[in-house]
Amino acid sequence: MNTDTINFSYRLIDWYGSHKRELPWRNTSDPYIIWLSEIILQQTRVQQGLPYFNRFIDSYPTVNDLAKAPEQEVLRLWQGLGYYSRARNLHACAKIVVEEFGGRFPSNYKELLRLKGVGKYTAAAIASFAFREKVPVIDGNVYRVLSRIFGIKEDILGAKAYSTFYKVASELISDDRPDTFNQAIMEFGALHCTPNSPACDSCPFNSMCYAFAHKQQNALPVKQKKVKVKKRYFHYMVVSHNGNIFMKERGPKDIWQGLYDFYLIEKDRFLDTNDLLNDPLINIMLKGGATLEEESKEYKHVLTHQRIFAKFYHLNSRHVNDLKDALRELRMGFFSIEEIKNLPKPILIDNYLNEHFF
DNA sequence: AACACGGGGAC
DNA sequence: GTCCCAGTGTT
Repeated sequence: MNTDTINFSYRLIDWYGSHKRELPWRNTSDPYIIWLSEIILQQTRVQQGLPYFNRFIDSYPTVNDLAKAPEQEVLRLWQGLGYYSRARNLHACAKIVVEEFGGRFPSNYKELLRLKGVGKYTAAAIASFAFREKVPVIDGNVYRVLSRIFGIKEDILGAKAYSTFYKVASELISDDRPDTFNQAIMEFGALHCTPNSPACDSCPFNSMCYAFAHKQQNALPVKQKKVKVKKRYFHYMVVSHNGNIFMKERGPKDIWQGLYDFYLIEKDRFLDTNDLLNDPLINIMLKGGATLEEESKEYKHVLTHQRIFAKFYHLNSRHVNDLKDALRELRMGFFSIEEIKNLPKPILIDNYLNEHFF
Protein backbone atom coordinates (compact mmCIF):
# COMPACT_ATOMS: atom_id res chain seq x y z
CA MET A 1 0.00 0.00 0.00
CA ASN A 2 1.24 3.47 -0.71
CA THR A 3 1.03 6.39 1.67
CA ASP A 4 -2.16 7.79 0.09
CA THR A 5 -4.14 4.63 0.66
CA ILE A 6 -2.77 4.26 4.17
CA ASN A 7 -3.83 7.83 4.79
CA PHE A 8 -7.35 7.13 3.44
CA SER A 9 -7.73 4.07 5.60
CA TYR A 10 -6.40 5.90 8.65
CA ARG A 11 -8.76 8.84 8.22
CA LEU A 12 -11.73 6.56 7.66
CA ILE A 13 -11.07 4.40 10.71
CA ASP A 14 -10.43 7.53 12.76
CA TRP A 15 -13.80 8.93 11.70
CA TYR A 16 -15.45 5.61 12.57
CA GLY A 17 -13.94 5.57 16.05
CA SER A 18 -15.64 8.83 16.98
CA HIS A 19 -18.93 8.51 15.05
CA LYS A 20 -19.99 4.86 15.01
CA ARG A 21 -23.32 3.70 16.36
CA GLU A 22 -23.44 1.10 19.09
CA LEU A 23 -25.22 -1.86 17.51
CA PRO A 24 -25.77 -5.30 19.01
CA TRP A 25 -23.95 -7.15 16.22
CA ARG A 26 -20.83 -5.05 16.64
CA ASN A 27 -18.00 -5.94 19.02
CA THR A 28 -18.43 -9.65 18.45
CA SER A 29 -16.65 -12.17 16.29
CA ASP A 30 -19.41 -14.77 16.59
CA PRO A 31 -20.19 -15.70 12.98
CA TYR A 32 -23.78 -16.65 13.88
CA ILE A 33 -24.52 -13.18 15.25
CA ILE A 34 -22.80 -11.53 12.28
CA TRP A 35 -24.44 -13.78 9.70
CA LEU A 36 -27.91 -13.26 11.17
CA SER A 37 -27.49 -9.48 11.25
CA GLU A 38 -26.19 -9.37 7.67
CA ILE A 39 -29.06 -11.41 6.24
CA ILE A 40 -31.57 -9.21 8.05
CA LEU A 41 -29.87 -6.03 6.86
CA GLN A 42 -29.83 -6.94 3.16
CA GLN A 43 -31.75 -4.16 1.37
CA THR A 44 -32.97 -3.07 4.79
CA ARG A 45 -32.19 -0.06 6.96
CA VAL A 46 -30.69 -0.59 10.40
CA GLN A 47 -33.67 1.07 12.03
CA GLN A 48 -36.10 -1.37 10.37
CA GLY A 49 -33.98 -4.48 10.93
CA LEU A 50 -32.91 -3.88 14.52
CA PRO A 51 -36.11 -5.06 16.29
CA TYR A 52 -36.16 -8.16 14.08
CA PHE A 53 -32.56 -8.94 14.97
CA ASN A 54 -33.38 -8.70 18.67
CA ARG A 55 -36.40 -10.97 18.34
CA PHE A 56 -34.41 -13.57 16.39
CA ILE A 57 -31.60 -13.59 18.94
CA ASP A 58 -34.13 -13.93 21.75
CA SER A 59 -35.93 -16.79 20.01
CA TYR A 60 -32.84 -18.49 18.59
CA PRO A 61 -29.73 -17.75 20.68
CA THR A 62 -27.65 -20.23 18.66
CA VAL A 63 -27.61 -21.59 15.14
CA ASN A 64 -28.79 -24.92 16.59
CA ASP A 65 -31.93 -23.27 17.95
CA LEU A 66 -32.66 -21.73 14.57
CA ALA A 67 -32.05 -24.99 12.73
CA LYS A 68 -34.49 -26.84 15.01
CA ALA A 69 -37.32 -24.35 14.49
CA PRO A 70 -40.17 -25.02 12.03
CA GLU A 71 -39.82 -22.94 8.86
CA GLN A 72 -43.28 -21.49 9.40
CA GLU A 73 -42.25 -20.13 12.79
CA VAL A 74 -39.18 -18.50 11.22
CA LEU A 75 -41.33 -16.91 8.51
CA ARG A 76 -43.78 -15.64 11.16
CA LEU A 77 -40.92 -13.98 13.02
CA TRP A 78 -39.74 -12.47 9.72
CA GLN A 79 -43.24 -11.17 8.90
CA GLY A 80 -43.16 -7.56 7.77
CA LEU A 81 -39.48 -7.47 6.83
CA GLY A 82 -40.02 -8.39 3.19
CA TYR A 83 -37.94 -10.40 0.70
CA TYR A 84 -39.09 -13.60 2.37
CA SER A 85 -36.65 -15.80 0.46
CA ARG A 86 -34.12 -14.38 2.91
CA ALA A 87 -35.97 -16.06 5.77
CA ARG A 88 -36.33 -19.36 3.95
CA ASN A 89 -32.65 -19.33 2.99
CA LEU A 90 -31.70 -18.31 6.52
CA HIS A 91 -33.44 -21.34 7.91
CA ALA A 92 -32.08 -23.68 5.22
CA CYS A 93 -28.58 -22.34 5.82
CA ALA A 94 -28.84 -22.88 9.58
CA LYS A 95 -29.77 -26.52 8.99
CA ILE A 96 -26.81 -26.98 6.62
CA VAL A 97 -24.42 -25.41 9.12
CA VAL A 98 -25.68 -27.69 11.87
CA GLU A 99 -26.00 -30.90 9.87
CA GLU A 100 -23.00 -30.63 7.57
CA PHE A 101 -20.59 -28.38 9.44
CA GLY A 102 -21.28 -29.47 13.00
CA GLY A 103 -22.77 -26.12 13.94
CA ARG A 104 -19.71 -24.12 12.89
CA PHE A 105 -19.77 -21.63 10.06
CA PRO A 106 -17.12 -21.92 7.34
CA SER A 107 -14.25 -19.59 8.19
CA ASN A 108 -13.28 -18.02 4.88
CA TYR A 109 -14.81 -15.98 2.07
CA LYS A 110 -14.76 -18.69 -0.57
CA GLU A 111 -16.50 -21.30 1.57
CA LEU A 112 -19.01 -18.83 3.00
CA LEU A 113 -20.02 -17.88 -0.54
CA ARG A 114 -21.42 -21.36 -1.05
CA LEU A 115 -24.05 -20.98 1.68
CA LYS A 116 -27.64 -20.29 0.70
CA GLY A 117 -28.54 -16.62 0.92
CA VAL A 118 -24.88 -15.64 1.30
CA GLY A 119 -23.67 -13.70 -1.73
CA LYS A 120 -20.50 -11.72 -2.34
CA TYR A 121 -21.37 -8.91 0.02
CA THR A 122 -22.44 -11.11 2.93
CA ALA A 123 -19.55 -13.55 2.49
CA ALA A 124 -17.10 -10.63 2.63
CA ALA A 125 -18.86 -9.19 5.67
CA ILE A 126 -18.75 -12.44 7.65
CA ALA A 127 -15.20 -13.28 6.53
CA SER A 128 -13.87 -9.90 7.60
CA PHE A 129 -15.94 -9.27 10.74
CA ALA A 130 -15.75 -12.78 12.17
CA PHE A 131 -12.41 -14.02 10.81
CA ARG A 132 -10.54 -10.82 9.91
CA GLU A 133 -10.04 -11.92 6.33
CA LYS A 134 -8.86 -9.07 4.14
CA VAL A 135 -11.69 -8.97 1.63
CA PRO A 136 -13.65 -5.76 0.91
CA VAL A 137 -17.42 -5.47 1.26
CA ILE A 138 -19.19 -3.84 -1.67
CA ASP A 139 -22.68 -2.63 -0.83
CA GLY A 140 -24.79 0.43 -1.64
CA ASN A 141 -22.82 2.56 0.81
CA VAL A 142 -19.47 1.56 -0.65
CA TYR A 143 -20.63 2.30 -4.19
CA ARG A 144 -21.71 5.77 -3.12
CA VAL A 145 -18.63 6.67 -1.06
CA LEU A 146 -16.06 5.44 -3.58
CA SER A 147 -17.85 6.77 -6.66
CA ARG A 148 -18.01 10.24 -5.14
CA ILE A 149 -14.52 10.48 -3.68
CA PHE A 150 -12.77 8.97 -6.69
CA GLY A 151 -15.16 10.20 -9.39
CA ILE A 152 -16.08 6.74 -10.66
CA LYS A 153 -18.90 7.24 -13.16
CA GLU A 154 -19.62 3.65 -14.01
CA ASP A 155 -23.27 2.56 -13.71
CA ILE A 156 -23.35 0.70 -10.41
CA LEU A 157 -26.06 -1.64 -11.73
CA GLY A 158 -23.94 -2.60 -14.74
CA ALA A 159 -22.20 -5.94 -15.08
CA LYS A 160 -18.67 -4.65 -14.57
CA ALA A 161 -19.37 -2.33 -11.66
CA TYR A 162 -18.77 -4.85 -8.94
CA SER A 163 -15.28 -5.74 -10.11
CA THR A 164 -14.38 -2.08 -10.65
CA PHE A 165 -15.33 -1.10 -7.12
CA TYR A 166 -13.94 -4.32 -5.67
CA LYS A 167 -10.57 -3.45 -7.17
CA VAL A 168 -10.60 0.09 -5.79
CA ALA A 169 -11.69 -1.09 -2.34
CA SER A 170 -9.04 -3.82 -2.35
CA GLU A 171 -6.34 -1.20 -2.74
CA LEU A 172 -7.72 0.89 0.10
CA ILE A 173 -8.60 -1.75 2.67
CA SER A 174 -6.46 -1.80 5.78
CA ASP A 175 -3.90 -4.61 6.06
CA ASP A 176 -4.18 -5.04 9.79
CA ARG A 177 -7.77 -3.94 10.39
CA PRO A 178 -9.84 -5.10 7.39
CA ASP A 179 -12.82 -5.71 9.66
CA THR A 180 -12.83 -2.17 11.03
CA PHE A 181 -12.21 -0.71 7.57
CA ASN A 182 -15.26 -2.51 6.16
CA GLN A 183 -17.47 -1.47 9.07
CA ALA A 184 -16.17 2.07 8.78
CA ILE A 185 -16.77 2.62 5.07
CA MET A 186 -20.36 1.39 5.33
CA GLU A 187 -21.03 3.45 8.44
CA PHE A 188 -19.53 6.48 6.75
CA GLY A 189 -21.89 5.99 3.80
CA ALA A 190 -24.88 5.47 6.05
CA LEU A 191 -24.28 8.44 8.36
CA HIS A 192 -22.09 10.99 6.59
CA CYS A 193 -21.82 10.47 2.82
CA THR A 194 -25.60 10.03 2.56
CA PRO A 195 -27.60 9.76 -0.68
CA ASN A 196 -29.16 13.20 -0.15
CA SER A 197 -27.43 16.17 1.44
CA PRO A 198 -24.09 14.61 2.37
CA ALA A 199 -22.23 16.51 5.10
CA CYS A 200 -19.41 17.66 2.84
CA ASP A 201 -18.40 20.65 4.96
CA SER A 202 -17.33 18.43 7.84
CA CYS A 203 -16.08 15.55 5.68
CA PRO A 204 -12.58 14.23 6.37
CA PHE A 205 -12.17 13.59 2.64
CA ASN A 206 -13.48 16.85 1.20
CA SER A 207 -10.02 18.03 0.15
CA MET A 208 -9.61 14.96 -2.06
CA CYS A 209 -13.24 14.30 -3.08
CA TYR A 210 -14.04 14.46 -6.80
CA ALA A 211 -17.77 14.96 -6.25
CA PHE A 212 -17.21 17.79 -3.79
CA ALA A 213 -14.73 19.56 -6.08
CA HIS A 214 -17.06 19.27 -9.08
CA LYS A 215 -20.38 19.66 -7.24
CA GLN A 216 -21.40 16.20 -8.44
CA GLN A 217 -22.66 14.81 -5.13
CA ASN A 218 -26.17 14.35 -6.51
CA ALA A 219 -24.92 12.84 -9.79
CA LEU A 220 -22.88 10.12 -8.13
CA PRO A 221 -23.14 7.24 -7.98
CA VAL A 222 -24.45 6.75 -11.53
CA LYS A 223 -27.40 4.38 -11.46
CA GLN A 224 -29.78 3.11 -14.13
CA LYS A 225 -33.38 4.20 -14.04
CA LYS A 226 -35.87 1.86 -12.49
CA VAL A 227 -38.20 -0.48 -14.32
CA LYS A 228 -41.84 0.44 -14.39
CA VAL A 229 -44.25 -0.59 -11.69
CA LYS A 230 -46.83 -3.25 -12.50
CA LYS A 231 -50.41 -2.81 -11.30
CA ARG A 232 -52.32 -5.82 -9.97
CA TYR A 233 -55.93 -6.18 -8.84
CA PHE A 234 -56.65 -8.74 -6.10
CA HIS A 235 -60.13 -9.93 -5.16
CA TYR A 236 -59.76 -11.89 -1.94
CA MET A 237 -62.53 -14.26 -0.90
CA VAL A 238 -62.49 -14.52 2.87
CA VAL A 239 -64.47 -17.68 3.55
CA SER A 240 -65.49 -18.06 7.17
CA HIS A 241 -67.50 -20.54 9.17
CA ASN A 242 -68.18 -20.15 12.90
CA GLY A 243 -65.37 -17.63 13.05
CA ASN A 244 -62.85 -19.93 11.37
CA ILE A 245 -61.35 -18.90 8.04
CA PHE A 246 -59.94 -20.70 5.02
CA MET A 247 -56.41 -19.69 4.14
CA LYS A 248 -53.90 -20.75 1.52
CA GLU A 249 -50.13 -21.01 1.49
CA ARG A 250 -48.65 -19.09 -1.42
CA GLY A 251 -46.44 -21.01 -3.81
CA PRO A 252 -43.29 -20.18 -5.80
CA LYS A 253 -42.97 -17.88 -8.85
CA ASP A 254 -44.70 -14.94 -7.24
CA ILE A 255 -44.50 -12.64 -4.25
CA TRP A 256 -44.96 -13.85 -0.67
CA GLN A 257 -43.88 -17.48 -1.16
CA GLY A 258 -44.52 -19.47 2.00
CA LEU A 259 -46.88 -16.90 3.47
CA TYR A 260 -50.64 -17.35 3.87
CA ASP A 261 -53.47 -15.47 2.22
CA PHE A 262 -57.07 -16.17 1.11
CA TYR A 263 -58.67 -17.57 -2.02
CA LEU A 264 -57.54 -15.09 -4.65
CA ILE A 265 -59.11 -13.97 -7.89
CA GLU A 266 -56.68 -11.74 -9.76
CA LYS A 267 -57.68 -9.69 -12.79
CA ASP A 268 -56.20 -6.78 -14.71
CA ARG A 269 -58.90 -4.55 -13.22
CA PHE A 270 -61.45 -4.63 -10.42
CA LEU A 271 -64.54 -6.66 -11.29
CA ASP A 272 -68.12 -5.85 -10.34
CA THR A 273 -69.43 -7.99 -7.52
CA ASN A 274 -71.83 -9.74 -9.91
CA ASP A 275 -68.97 -10.75 -12.22
CA LEU A 276 -67.01 -12.13 -9.32
CA LEU A 277 -69.89 -14.42 -8.39
CA ASN A 278 -69.35 -16.30 -11.68
CA ASP A 279 -66.16 -17.77 -10.26
CA PRO A 280 -66.66 -21.57 -9.99
CA LEU A 281 -65.80 -21.85 -6.32
CA ILE A 282 -67.89 -18.86 -5.36
CA ASN A 283 -70.80 -20.33 -7.30
CA ILE A 284 -70.57 -23.58 -5.36
CA MET A 285 -70.52 -21.66 -2.13
CA LEU A 286 -73.49 -19.48 -2.89
CA LYS A 287 -75.53 -22.49 -3.99
CA GLY A 288 -74.52 -24.12 -0.71
CA GLY A 289 -76.10 -21.26 1.17
CA ALA A 290 -73.13 -19.01 1.73
CA THR A 291 -73.84 -15.31 2.06
CA LEU A 292 -71.77 -12.31 1.07
CA GLU A 293 -71.43 -10.52 4.38
CA GLU A 294 -69.26 -7.61 3.47
CA GLU A 295 -67.23 -6.05 0.70
CA SER A 296 -64.21 -4.26 2.08
CA LYS A 297 -62.79 -0.91 1.19
CA GLU A 298 -60.08 -0.76 -1.43
CA TYR A 299 -56.60 -1.41 -0.06
CA LYS A 300 -53.50 -0.16 -1.82
CA HIS A 301 -50.26 -2.01 -1.09
CA VAL A 302 -47.03 -0.68 -2.59
CA LEU A 303 -44.06 -2.91 -3.36
CA THR A 304 -40.88 -2.00 -5.20
CA HIS A 305 -42.04 -3.35 -8.57
CA GLN A 306 -45.76 -3.72 -8.03
CA ARG A 307 -48.73 -1.70 -6.91
CA ILE A 308 -51.42 -3.97 -5.58
CA PHE A 309 -55.05 -2.91 -5.31
CA ALA A 310 -57.03 -5.31 -3.16
CA LYS A 311 -60.63 -5.80 -2.08
CA PHE A 312 -61.80 -8.40 0.41
CA TYR A 313 -65.15 -10.18 0.16
CA HIS A 314 -66.24 -11.80 3.39
CA LEU A 315 -68.30 -14.91 2.64
CA ASN A 316 -69.98 -16.72 5.49
CA SER A 317 -70.75 -20.35 4.76
CA ARG A 318 -73.22 -22.48 6.72
CA HIS A 319 -72.47 -25.74 4.91
CA VAL A 320 -68.74 -25.80 5.12
CA ASN A 321 -68.47 -29.57 4.81
CA ASP A 322 -69.56 -29.46 1.19
CA LEU A 323 -66.75 -27.09 0.50
CA LYS A 324 -63.92 -28.76 2.32
CA ASP A 325 -62.99 -31.11 -0.49
CA ALA A 326 -63.00 -28.37 -3.08
CA LEU A 327 -60.91 -26.13 -0.88
CA ARG A 328 -58.50 -28.90 0.00
CA GLU A 329 -57.80 -29.38 -3.70
CA LEU A 330 -56.85 -25.73 -3.80
CA ARG A 331 -54.40 -26.47 -0.96
CA MET A 332 -56.46 -24.40 1.40
CA GLY A 333 -56.86 -25.07 5.09
CA PHE A 334 -59.38 -24.17 7.75
CA PHE A 335 -57.87 -22.17 10.60
CA SER A 336 -59.12 -20.70 13.87
CA ILE A 337 -58.42 -17.07 14.64
CA GLU A 338 -55.76 -18.06 17.15
CA GLU A 339 -54.05 -20.27 14.59
CA ILE A 340 -54.21 -17.51 12.01
CA LYS A 341 -52.43 -15.14 14.35
CA ASN A 342 -49.47 -17.50 14.32
CA LEU A 343 -49.38 -17.98 10.55
CA PRO A 344 -46.89 -15.93 8.52
CA LYS A 345 -48.86 -13.45 6.43
CA PRO A 346 -48.16 -10.56 4.07
CA ILE A 347 -48.63 -7.16 5.67
CA LEU A 348 -51.63 -6.54 3.39
CA ILE A 349 -53.41 -9.61 4.81
CA ASP A 350 -52.36 -8.82 8.35
CA ASN A 351 -53.76 -5.31 8.04
CA TYR A 352 -57.10 -6.62 6.81
CA LEU A 353 -57.32 -9.22 9.56
CA ASN A 354 -56.42 -6.67 12.22
CA GLU A 355 -59.25 -4.43 11.06
CA HIS A 356 -61.90 -7.15 10.77
CA PHE A 357 -61.12 -10.24 12.85
CA PHE A 358 -58.37 -9.76 15.45
C1' DA B 1 -27.54 -9.46 -18.53
C1' DA B 2 -32.03 -8.81 -16.94
C1' DC B 3 -35.35 -9.65 -13.85
C1' DA B 4 -37.93 -10.95 -9.46
C1' DC B 5 -38.22 -10.28 -4.88
C1' DG B 6 -41.11 -6.35 0.42
C1' DG B 7 -41.64 -3.00 3.22
C1' DG B 8 -40.54 1.28 5.33
C1' DG B 9 -38.77 5.90 5.77
C1' DA B 10 -36.85 10.31 4.12
C1' DC B 11 -37.73 14.12 1.14
C1' DG C 1 -44.70 11.14 -6.21
C1' DT C 2 -39.02 9.54 -5.98
C1' DC C 3 -35.17 7.19 -4.07
C1' DC C 4 -32.92 3.58 -1.74
C1' DC C 5 -31.76 0.71 1.99
C1' DA C 6 -25.12 -3.53 5.26
C1' DG C 7 -28.21 -7.97 -1.96
C1' DT C 8 -29.27 -12.77 -3.63
C1' DG C 9 -31.18 -16.18 -6.69
C1' DT C 10 -33.13 -17.41 -11.03
C1' DT C 11 -33.59 -17.47 -15.92
